[in-house]
Amino acid sequence: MKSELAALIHAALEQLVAKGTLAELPDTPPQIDRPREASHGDLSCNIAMVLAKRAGVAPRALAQQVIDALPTNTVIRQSDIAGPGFINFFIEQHHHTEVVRTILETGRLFGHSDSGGGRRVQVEFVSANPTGPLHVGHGRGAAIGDCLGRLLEATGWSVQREFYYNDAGQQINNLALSVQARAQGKGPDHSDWPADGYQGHYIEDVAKAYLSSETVQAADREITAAGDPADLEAIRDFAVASLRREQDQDLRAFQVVFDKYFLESSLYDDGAVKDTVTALQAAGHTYEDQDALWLRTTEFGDDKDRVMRKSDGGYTYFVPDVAYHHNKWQRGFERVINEQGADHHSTITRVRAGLQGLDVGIPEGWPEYVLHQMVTVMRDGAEVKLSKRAGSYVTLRDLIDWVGCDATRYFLVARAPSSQLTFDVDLALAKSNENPVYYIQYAHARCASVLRKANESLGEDSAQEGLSHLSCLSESETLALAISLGRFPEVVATAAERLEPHDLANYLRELAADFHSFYNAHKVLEVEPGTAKARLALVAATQQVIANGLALLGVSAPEAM
RNA sequence: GCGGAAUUAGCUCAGCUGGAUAGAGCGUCGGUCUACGAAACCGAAGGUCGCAGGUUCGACUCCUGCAUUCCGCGCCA
Repeated sequence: MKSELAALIHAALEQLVAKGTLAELPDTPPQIDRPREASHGDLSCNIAMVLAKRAGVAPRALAQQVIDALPTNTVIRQSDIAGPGFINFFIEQHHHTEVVRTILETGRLFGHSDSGGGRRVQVEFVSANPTGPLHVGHGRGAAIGDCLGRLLEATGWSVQREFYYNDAGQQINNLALSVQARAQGKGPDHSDWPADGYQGHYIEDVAKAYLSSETVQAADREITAAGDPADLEAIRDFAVASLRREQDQDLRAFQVVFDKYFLESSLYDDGAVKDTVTALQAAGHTYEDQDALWLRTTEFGDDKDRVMRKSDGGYTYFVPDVAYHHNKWQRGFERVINEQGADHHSTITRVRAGLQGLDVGIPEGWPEYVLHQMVTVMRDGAEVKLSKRAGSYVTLRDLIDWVGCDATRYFLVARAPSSQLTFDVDLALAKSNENPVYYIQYAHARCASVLRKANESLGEDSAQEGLSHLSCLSESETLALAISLGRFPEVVATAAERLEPHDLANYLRELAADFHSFYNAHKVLEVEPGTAKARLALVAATQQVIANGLALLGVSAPEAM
């Protein structure tokens, strides 16, 4: 509807240019808004105010000229000039309700588009090191990253989901030493307990499983424990596999699936790290100082240069990071989106600087980043900080156990990533109107229930037959619902463009509210058959859009609750 | 100290590239089921958009300064 109006306005502007009223077309397309005030029409445009000064015409006068230049059409019922020069458009009723037909015809694909044109994008998210269970921050990353993947797929991108982790660094050593200590019967109070050792209960579980020679299978590896407490190498391999498996189980319970797991160690094995250093040296972006090799990241906007190779010969972490992203570039991703916690903010400049230094044609803003802020968990009015299993932090598994996958996903994705998030366990648990997840799902189940009833009384095809009676959809609540349904494609497109899934979460709550209002105001079944069928079509369309929207959030759409 | 993010109703948060009288949910108060699912609906009260300047037809939105909170600031990852 918006795009149709945009085309009409564009045509009007072209005519004004031809007449000489305007010197040229504006460089940006006219802005079309949905006014919140009903008396301001269905859509409004501010183009007359934007162009008034350049055209040397008063805004309201220019607005009149735009209106007069609009081509004949069947979309606009009425055009008003209001306030300082807004043009308010009232849309023909049949244009509002026609979307019901489109929805029933396109079904699961309604809301999808092809702006991505099959181009390749990678979304990297979670990327937790296998040193412990996933915490709520990882959960937020998982919810946002996975939802971004779904939104990009829905807008025509070819998406790969990737999980990157360090399987060989100092943290993994600490993990192995911690498990070994537990396998030898030592606890954190023992004099030989490793410094920086991991103290969570899960370490004991891993040690126990290792001693009993269990076999574990994770998404990207499988290993059988050697059982020998002295074999640190074997313990490390087993511990990594064990924690990878635990993370996989949590992710599966969270309905998140990755296409690829990428190991940091592989970048050392295949020489990519070394090659990256050589390339940066050859490009002249490095220098030696105090026995270390430095990268002039200040050439690329950093506030100070960064060490690449330490005086002990080892590389700092950002070197493999650069090598990793170079590898992504070589794999041909037009876009790469990294979803991370905001505490990793400082790496952005460094990684991009390293990539620019390679001078292989990587665009300056590549890769893109979506950073999410911290999550705090509230329960019974107090902040929850501890988990039974991990000890020092609340895990994703805790949340799923407490409130279920659907509520966890919805709550973690319903706020702008840049906002700190307070997760209210009691609210997520409420099976009532307090809880937006149930509110939306309830609307879906209600639709399903009415349609089931209609199948018995009016026949299986009644909703379909309603398409010939769409003119019966005329009450304000009914039209408001239809208009909301029509917004869905642009909500999906905008959320995908701006990489902000919370737009979609909020839209679905509003849509559910519109449906509940409609449902309470008007009978669907026990009315004149034509009207009943038209309303059934509207109900079927609503069910479809809620289902499509929830699918993009990874939340289930129950037929009954 | 430097960099990033944030500051909007009692609470949790939206507010689209600057648009019309700043919105929603919860909470509070008052209504609505012998009626297709009341897990719902309708109505009311509630805000100096952190503070002070600036830019312009117009600022919650952009710019400057200040305050407060969070996160970073290592030859850790």
